[in-house]
Amino acid sequence: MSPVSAATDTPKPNLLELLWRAAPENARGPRKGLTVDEVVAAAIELADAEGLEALTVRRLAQSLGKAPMTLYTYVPGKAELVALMLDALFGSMEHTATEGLPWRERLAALARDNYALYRAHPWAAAASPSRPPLGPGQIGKYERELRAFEGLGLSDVDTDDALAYLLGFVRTAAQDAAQSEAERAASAMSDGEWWEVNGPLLAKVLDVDRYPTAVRVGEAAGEAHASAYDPEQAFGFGLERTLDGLAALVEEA
Amino acid sequence: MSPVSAATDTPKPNLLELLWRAAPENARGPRKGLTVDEVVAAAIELADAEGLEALTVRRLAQSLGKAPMTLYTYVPGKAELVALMLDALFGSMEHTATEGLPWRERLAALARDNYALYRAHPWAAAASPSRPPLGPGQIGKYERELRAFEGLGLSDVDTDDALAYLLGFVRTAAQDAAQSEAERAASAMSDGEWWEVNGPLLAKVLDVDRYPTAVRVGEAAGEAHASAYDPEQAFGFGLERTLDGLAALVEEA
DNA sequence: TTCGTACGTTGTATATTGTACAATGTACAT
DNA sequence: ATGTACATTGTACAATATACAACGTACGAA
Repeated sequence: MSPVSAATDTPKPNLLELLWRAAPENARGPRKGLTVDEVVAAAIELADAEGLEALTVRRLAQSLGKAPMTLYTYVPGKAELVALMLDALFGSMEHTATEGLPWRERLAALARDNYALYRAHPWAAAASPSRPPLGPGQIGKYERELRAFEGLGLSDVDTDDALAYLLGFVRTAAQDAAQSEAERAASAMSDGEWWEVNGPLLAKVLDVDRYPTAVRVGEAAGEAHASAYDPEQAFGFGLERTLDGLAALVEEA
Repeated sequence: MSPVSAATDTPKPNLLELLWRAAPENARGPRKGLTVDEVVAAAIELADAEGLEALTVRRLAQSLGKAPMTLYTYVPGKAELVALMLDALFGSMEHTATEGLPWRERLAALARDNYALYRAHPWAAAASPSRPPLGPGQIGKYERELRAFEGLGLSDVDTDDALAYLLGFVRTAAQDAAQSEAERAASAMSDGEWWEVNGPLLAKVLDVDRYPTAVRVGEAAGEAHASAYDPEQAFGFGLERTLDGLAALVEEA
């Protein structure tokens, strides 16, 4: 318990208040040396450059020229910081103009814009939940993206479901792509070395009699993609399927 | 460097060797008190009961009646342990018999089996990469699931892409469901309390003039699902779209 | 103009994590 | 019988988020 004062406690800033920058300014005390936006921008820069696991409170404070604990004046904790980063990203996202285009091209552009965002900021794909917190960036994005579904004859509920479905596909594809890149980078082994080490065991264990389909299909896929996994190809394939699936819904309406 | 011996080093067990239990048995020295399978089983039990973040080397060792460092005799590190857990799960997975059913029902059952697996073991959805390591469990699953696509006229490459696409959807849906549950549990706030705290700000900030579509659709979706997000409904919706999308591919062939 | 107090800043400290390392004892190959 | 490979474990370390209290600053009220 604090020594004397207990009446005038500073209320902890709520995540929603933070997202909307609705916290009341403090008149008393020393001036703040930073702003929430500066902290968030530095955090995004750090995560972009070195990944989400390099975004530590210490590193971030250092890049801002402050002591680690200082950041807790601006943000209640790391989870809230990541939420702010996401909302800032959504708010400044590039998006293709699609007015007047057929619906399928509108949705394809929407998907590609989101995919590009996640590919440019891989940490965002990992950190983004299916329903991000309702900040201004997220809501602006939601509003804009919903409008791409206008005129399709879908109910509001179906529209919401369809958008979430499309965005979920994009997020997963981007996550998979980022992860496959990260694995490749972390393995510190060329494909040749990998086969030299693991090839003999794999050859013994991948019995064609036991796993006839798996071996045949796996080999065909590996040759076609010139590697075990081609994320961009997977995105393209999935996007077509996803749009076909939504087309069936649209035709019903 | 070790004091005297340097000639006979124990080679670190490779992940593939571990997955296929292909490590050579050690003749010398004391008997092992555990097996890799026991360690993996205990780890799965712990993760099932308390989540992936509760699965620490210390807790796992304690549940096995050993000192923490002992586990490193069985597994080179935590990452490999999780890979083993996943492969074990895939190897013991329940699956619906679907021979003779129409292809759409075969794939729907495949999706539901996977969804059930991830819902029963939420840590697996979080830990599972798009292309899990080639252990016996994973390969058996791959072989079986590929066969559900037989007779559709798809090329091997398309079959592989289609299966990955379907499984990716299921994994995402399960992740979202688990996360939405976790948030609800962690918030320690009833929906009523949440609205009491955040309602006033949200009402002010969700301007109908600025976000007309978002507000309308968001409200419709919220009312329809009787909550902000209904994971099971989202899975059902997405599964229909996904199967429709694959149907378009099948019809081409 | 003075002064009390709210608040920004920061050094220190704690609990928790994965795991490296070296000591100890065991059991088989020779 | 004995040397050595190996299982087990106690101790140690680096890194994490963040709680807490000390310190100084600058404004509102007197």
